[in-house]
Amino acid sequence: MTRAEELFFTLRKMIVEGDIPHAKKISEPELASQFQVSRSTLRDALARLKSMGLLSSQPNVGYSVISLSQTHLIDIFHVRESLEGMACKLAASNITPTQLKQLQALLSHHESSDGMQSGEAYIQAEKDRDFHFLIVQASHNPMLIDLLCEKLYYLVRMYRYQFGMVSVRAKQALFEHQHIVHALQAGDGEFAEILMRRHIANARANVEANLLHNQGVNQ
Amino acid sequence: MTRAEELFFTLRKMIVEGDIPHAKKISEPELASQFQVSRSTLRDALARLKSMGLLSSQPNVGYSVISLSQTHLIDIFHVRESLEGMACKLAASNITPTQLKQLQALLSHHESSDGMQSGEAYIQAEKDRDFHFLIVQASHNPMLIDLLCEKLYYLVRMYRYQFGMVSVRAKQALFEHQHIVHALQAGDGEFAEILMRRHIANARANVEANLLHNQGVNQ
DNA sequence: TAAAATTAAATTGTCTACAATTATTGCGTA
DNA sequence: TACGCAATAATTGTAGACAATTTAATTTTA
Repeated sequence: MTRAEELFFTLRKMIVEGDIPHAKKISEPELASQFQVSRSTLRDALARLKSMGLLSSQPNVGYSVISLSQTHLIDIFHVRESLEGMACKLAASNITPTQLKQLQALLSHHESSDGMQSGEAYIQAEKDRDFHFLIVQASHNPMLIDLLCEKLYYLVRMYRYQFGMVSVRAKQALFEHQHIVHALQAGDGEFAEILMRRHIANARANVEANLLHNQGVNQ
Repeated sequence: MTRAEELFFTLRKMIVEGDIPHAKKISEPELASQFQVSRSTLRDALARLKSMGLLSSQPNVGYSVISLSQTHLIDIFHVRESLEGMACKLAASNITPTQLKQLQALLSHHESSDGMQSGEAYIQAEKDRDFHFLIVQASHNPMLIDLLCEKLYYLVRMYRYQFGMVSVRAKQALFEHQHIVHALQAGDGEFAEILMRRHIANARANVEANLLHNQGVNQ
């Protein structure tokens, strides 16, 4: 693996977890010396971070970590709703028996008291243990997979870290996940898509309600 | 504008229009000298082209122009169907009076014999005169706009240049466009989305039929 | 002769230095 | 004091050089 790629992973994690403050201007000389790399390789990493929407930049001015906002978060939900809906539809046709088993195993675990108690672990699960992640993989559409698992995924995690949404919907979300898997098992793509879209729309509504409630607080 | 950005635009055009052959390995020294820039600025441009899916790359190996394939084209259609469907739904709520007038003006032009005769001009129209482009803009979702207008848009154009699809669906497409605009005028987002998705799904079906027909020819 | 190993050439990754642009500071003036 | 301008400092964009890796060519060996 190249230096630039390694740095890209490091910075991505830092930004997602808020170790680099949001909306903060990036100082290339400072970051480069901090990580003992040249500006060239730093800029390589920064360009990749920009392409996935974690940084913004202006010519001759430089990079900044994106600033979080309610409208941005809602925009992300809309994109996810459409893309994951399609992914779910395609997954109904393209999912492999192995992938279906993985999905069912994941559900079983979450159904257990063990899994349900740690609601946040459910929400914050790492990639290959993430319900949505598995379904997107099962679509077998590389472009969908790239958009959702390599780009939007990290934006979503970033907002979760920032706003700390330990969903009160954990139980409801589990039901919705179960229904989605049933539709996938039945090979009913149209229904699976509808269920996934409603699932994400519900999550959005939940967030919108919370944001509305705290509207004076979070800017 | 920076040198790298200018070069990015130039290379994008060349790749989209096939002036650089598909699947061709990029020689950085060669391209750099051809455009009288250093490898640094070339690599900047190449990184941007990769982030929009026109180039692929491997560490320590280099960049290549992507290779076109039927499955890739179909994948793109699926992504477009979901994203443009959502864009259309949002546009029904968010479109401005000015944008709606632009859209109607575009339709009127295409209805005229003048516009209909040049079916390819209709299909190959430049951005701000492109029906789909205008609707995506009207969604007022920056992420959707970026994905569709800055990334997928050029992939779509690339395939059109390569396969030269002068649609026999021109007249049918116009009807579908008219219905979509009617739904937008009525502010009916759900219906507008359905119409847009069907519109794109029809285009995909058309392409699939053609590809199937020529399956021995185009690989 | 064909395959494997070794050497040579070429290419990519990274660093450093310089040029161009932007941001900041200090000064002068209204 | 507040505003605008000029000079300075700092930052980004670009170029070129070297190091690390890959690819190609050559030789060796079975």
